[in-house]
Amino acid sequence: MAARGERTTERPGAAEKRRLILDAAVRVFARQGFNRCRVSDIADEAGVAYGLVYHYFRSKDEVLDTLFLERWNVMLEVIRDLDGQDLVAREKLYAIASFIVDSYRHDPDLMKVIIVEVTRAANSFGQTHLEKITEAYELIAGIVERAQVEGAFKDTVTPRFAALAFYGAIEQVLSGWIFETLPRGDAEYEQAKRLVIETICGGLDAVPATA
Amino acid sequence: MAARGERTTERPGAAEKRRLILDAAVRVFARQGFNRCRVSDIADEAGVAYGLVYHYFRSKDEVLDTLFLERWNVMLEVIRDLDGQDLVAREKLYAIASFIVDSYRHDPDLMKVIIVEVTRAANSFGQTHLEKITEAYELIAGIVERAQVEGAFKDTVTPRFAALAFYGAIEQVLSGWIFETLPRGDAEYEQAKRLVIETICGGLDAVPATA
DNA sequence: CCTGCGATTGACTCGTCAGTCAATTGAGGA
DNA sequence: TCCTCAATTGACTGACGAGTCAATCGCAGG
Repeated sequence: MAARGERTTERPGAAEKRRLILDAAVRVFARQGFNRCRVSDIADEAGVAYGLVYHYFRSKDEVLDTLFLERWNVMLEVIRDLDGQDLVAREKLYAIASFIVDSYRHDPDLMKVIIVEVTRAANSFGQTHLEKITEAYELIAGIVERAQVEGAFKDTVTPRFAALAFYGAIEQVLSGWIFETLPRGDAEYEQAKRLVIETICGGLDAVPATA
Repeated sequence: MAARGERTTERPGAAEKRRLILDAAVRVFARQGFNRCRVSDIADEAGVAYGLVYHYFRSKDEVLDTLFLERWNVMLEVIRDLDGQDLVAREKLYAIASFIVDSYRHDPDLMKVIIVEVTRAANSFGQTHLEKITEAYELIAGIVERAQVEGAFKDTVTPRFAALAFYGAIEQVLSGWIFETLPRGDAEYEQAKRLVIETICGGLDAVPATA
C-alpha cells in the first residue's frame, strides 16, 4: 500500500486522492520550488481542499520526503536488479545511466524536484535520504569493483570514487536540462547516455596507438 | 570598491564591516541553511545590529548573491589565467581541480553555501548565476577542444560534455565532504585531485595491452 | 432509515520574520 | 565649538503561511 501504515480501514479511492496530491505537489515544487510554494498551492493544483493535504500527510516536508523515497527506492531496485543480471560492467553502467535519463524524459518535473530540492538539500532533511543516496553509490561502486577484479577495469581509481564521478556526470547533465543550459530532445537523451559511458569508461586521453 | 556603487562617500572601515557581515553570513548559511536562518542570525553572528545588514545589502537574497558572485568570479579568473599558460590540457584540468579542492580546504563553509544553496537556487535566482556557471563550463570545454585538435584527447566526447563530466565529478566529491559521506583530510584532498583527473582523462577501462 | 466512521472542507489561529524607519552616535571638516 | 552626514541601532509592522479544527458529507453495514 502507498498510504501511511497506521490507518485501519481505508475507503476505496483514498489512495488515488493521495496520488493526486503527490502529483500536484511535483508540478508545484518544480514550478515554484519547495520553499517558495505554499501548501495551498498544492491543494489548488490538486483541486482539493487545503485541509485534505494534512489528512494524507503530516506536513509539507513529508510530501517532499514521500516523493523522494518513492522514486529513489525504484532506482535502488532497478540497480539491484541490474546488478544481478549477467552483463559486463560497462553494460550495467549504461543501463543505469539509461534508467536515470529515461526517468527524466518520462517525468522531468519529478526529477527536477528530486535533484534540485532533495539531493542538493540532503542536509536539512533527515539522515535517511543520505543513507539512500549512499546506498546507490555503494551498489555502483560494487559493480566497478567486480569489474576491476575481473580485469575489465583498471584499479587506478577507487570504486567509490568511480561511482561518484559516474553519478556526478549524470547529475550535471540532468541539471543542464533542468536549468535549460543544455538542449533537450530524444536525440540528446540518447547521446547523453552514450557520452556518460564513453567519458567515464573510455576517458578523454587519446589511446596510444596500439601498433 | 566592494560596496554598492551608488554611495558617494564612504567612511573608512565601512568595507570591513560589510566583509564582517558577509563572513558571518557564510557561517550562518552553512550551519542553518539559507531558508532556515533569519537575518537576525546573521546580524548576531556578525555582532552588529539588525538594521546594519540592510544598510549594506538590499535584501537577504542580495547577501547570498554577493557571496556567490565574489567566489565564482575568482574561479573564472583563475581558469582564464590558467588557460593562458603553457600547459598541456591534463595539467590545466588538474590545476582547476586543485583550485576547487583547495578552495574547499581553505573555506569549507563558503563552498558548502555555494554548492548547496546557490546551485540549488540557480532556479529562482537571476539568470546571472546560470550565465556565470555556463561561462566556466565553456572555458573548460575550450581546454578540452584544443586538446582534441592537438591530438592529446580523443574526439569521441564533445568538449561541452567533457566539461560537464569533469565539473560534475568534482562537485560530487565536494558534496561527499559537505554531507560527511566521504572522509576529509589533507591526504583525501590530494587523492581527490588525482582521482578526478585519472577518471576523466584516463577512464575506467583497462587499457588493451600495447604489445 | 439510522448510525458510525473515513473523507473532505475551508475559515481561523498564531508564530515567525523580512524589511522599515526614526532616533542616536561619532568622526572629520570649517 | 558646532555642523553634517554616514554609520549604527533595534523596536516595530505588516504580511504571510504552516498547521489546526470543528463542521459537513456520504457511503456501507445493520
